[in-house]
Amino acid sequence: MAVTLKEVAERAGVSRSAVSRTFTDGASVSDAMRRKVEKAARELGYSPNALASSLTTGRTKLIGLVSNNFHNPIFLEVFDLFTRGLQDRGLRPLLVNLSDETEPDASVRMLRQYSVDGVIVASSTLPPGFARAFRDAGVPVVHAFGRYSSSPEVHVVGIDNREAGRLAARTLVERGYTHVGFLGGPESSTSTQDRYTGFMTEMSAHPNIKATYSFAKAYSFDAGRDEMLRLLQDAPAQAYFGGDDVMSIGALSAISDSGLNCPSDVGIIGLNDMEMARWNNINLTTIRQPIRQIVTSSIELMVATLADPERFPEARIFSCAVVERGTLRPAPKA
Amino acid sequence: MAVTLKEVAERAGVSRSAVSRTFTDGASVSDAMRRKVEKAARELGYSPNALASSLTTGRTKLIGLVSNNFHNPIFLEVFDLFTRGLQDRGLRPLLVNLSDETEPDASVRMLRQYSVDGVIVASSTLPPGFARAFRDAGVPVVHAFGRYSSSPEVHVVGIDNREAGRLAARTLVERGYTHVGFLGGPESSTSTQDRYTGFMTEMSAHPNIKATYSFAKAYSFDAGRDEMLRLLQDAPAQAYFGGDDVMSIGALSAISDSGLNCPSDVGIIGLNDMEMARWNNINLTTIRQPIRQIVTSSIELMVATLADPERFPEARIFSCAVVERGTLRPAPKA
DNA sequence: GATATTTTTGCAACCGGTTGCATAAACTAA
DNA sequence: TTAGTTTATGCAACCGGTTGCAAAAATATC
Repeated sequence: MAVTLKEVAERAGVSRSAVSRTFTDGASVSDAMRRKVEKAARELGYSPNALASSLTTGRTKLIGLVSNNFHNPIFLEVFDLFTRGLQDRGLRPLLVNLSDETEPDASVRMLRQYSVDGVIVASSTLPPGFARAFRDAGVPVVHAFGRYSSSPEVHVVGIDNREAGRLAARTLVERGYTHVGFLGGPESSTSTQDRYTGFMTEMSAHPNIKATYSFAKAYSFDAGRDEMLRLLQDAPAQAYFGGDDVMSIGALSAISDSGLNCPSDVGIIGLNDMEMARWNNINLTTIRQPIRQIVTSSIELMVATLADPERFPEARIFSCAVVERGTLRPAPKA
Repeated sequence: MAVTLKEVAERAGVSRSAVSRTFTDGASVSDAMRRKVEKAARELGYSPNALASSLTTGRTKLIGLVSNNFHNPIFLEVFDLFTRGLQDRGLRPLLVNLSDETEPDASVRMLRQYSVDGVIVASSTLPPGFARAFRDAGVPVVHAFGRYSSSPEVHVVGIDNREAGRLAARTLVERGYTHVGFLGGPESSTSTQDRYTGFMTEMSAHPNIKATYSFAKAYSFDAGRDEMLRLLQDAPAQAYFGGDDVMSIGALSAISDSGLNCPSDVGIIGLNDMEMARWNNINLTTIRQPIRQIVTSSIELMVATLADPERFPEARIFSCAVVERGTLRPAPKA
């Protein structure tokens, strides 16, 4: 069906190597030769088979993009940035949707079968062991939105979730709340654990302020809403740090459905600053996670590691900032 | 680095063909042989190179998943369903993010270089010519969310946008509005054009009801909001059919920012029924597009076409239904 | 103009698999 | 047991490219 190198060679009356060389840059070809070949190629509509060449070069330019976050709107932006960024560098994202049941091994095997040059794991809920499995298979890995560590086993790019938890706590304290709550995502996810730790660490410096906590089942609207409904039944805190934006919006929904007002009755601060947070029917005060930088940096790190596979694992941590909107009472005048 | 078939053959003390055969089902291998080979393969941690085999079999199991809708939250669900569905059938999605600048040719060439078995174009805004380019290149194509046609040139799966426009118009008429508006998406997109046609066709049966129209710049929150702000400055309609949900939410935002109430001052009906539409801080009345069926059906059609490339182009059209929520006044009692 | 040097080109082997064909091994039937 | 079938295996060519090496052609040097 498709035109092959051999046909081009015949048409141009040259060797197959010559054709191959005109299409690999850095190879030595005379101008005359190049013109001849390009002409024949054009006439035949030839374009080289990337997979065949990968056999000898050992590079497919395929990058596995693995995630299990196909329900959090923030990840649409993440996928957008990743696919664009990879494409711009001539890399092709092979998307893997990791449903919760899927065992890591299967994905690792599959991605190896397709000889991906590298793997980007984009998830804040997958355990670190998952990314490690790729490294053990000899595939360069970058874990975006992964857990921060001072001696990372694989490249990690993201935020310091403990720091984010602290920032949330500090913000609530500044607003003068005397009973605050940590309304976390799923307890099993590392991001939740770290945010919890940071939040509580900061609160322990304020023993006069009551701090309670609980966990929702998932980073989702419904889970946030359900958990908040439960909390509202019995002496709720004055303000909560929601697991992420989408959970916080669920919590907001619970608050207004319970006939309460946010922020005057219960305040909320989210995390992510996803697109919808600024929609004025939502208008969520939140902690901004610098998605764009995280993605860009992940790609850079991947490219660098492809060039030098021995590169030592590195953690790149970005800082977060509060985005003031309407779901937290303003700080009292000093 | 990776273990090859040859090494397994040597270890098992058999020919390379024997190893190949144990890993291709339908091939003739004795039980004894199979056991020997599997043992060796296990010990070596061998898994066959899918790309190398594609060279002779002509199948990569790679499916190009092409879209330019990386900003509409509904597409996260679409990607989720597509990736899951493809994976379940042993196919691998190679994601292509078509920024508006990208010319189709480049994508076609790239996907051919990677010898994709087929291409799924998932977009309501790409022109039909785009999908056609793949067909012309001899690659099976399914255009999901594409334009309906009674004699399609490529497989199309989606809704009848004219019918959806009619349904919207009929719904607004039933609610007793006497001045209705079509607040469309970008005028250049076929889905907008078709919804417009349907809407106006239906309205022409009600000459006593005033029907006006305008178009937003994109299927986005900001575009919907901007256009609605403009409309509100000068004798707006009583209710609008928004281009899609995300635009409608933007319009909602404009309405409340202008000190008006929805639905009592201005009503809105959207299209898609995306996740956020049911969030109670939004609570958008909308027309449900059966995403799940469209995706499932697209995949089925792709699989069928892979099995029989000569299969005649087919259009699969699903119907829509109104989902009643809070942004339209109720129908008057009969 | 002859020789030394550099650049271009083709040959042939290889990347990691698959597969048609011929032969060997294992059954069946008589 | 023997001939006739069927099934299993290996050989070798092939898929569509790349690349080390040596020969050929083009350039540079004297």
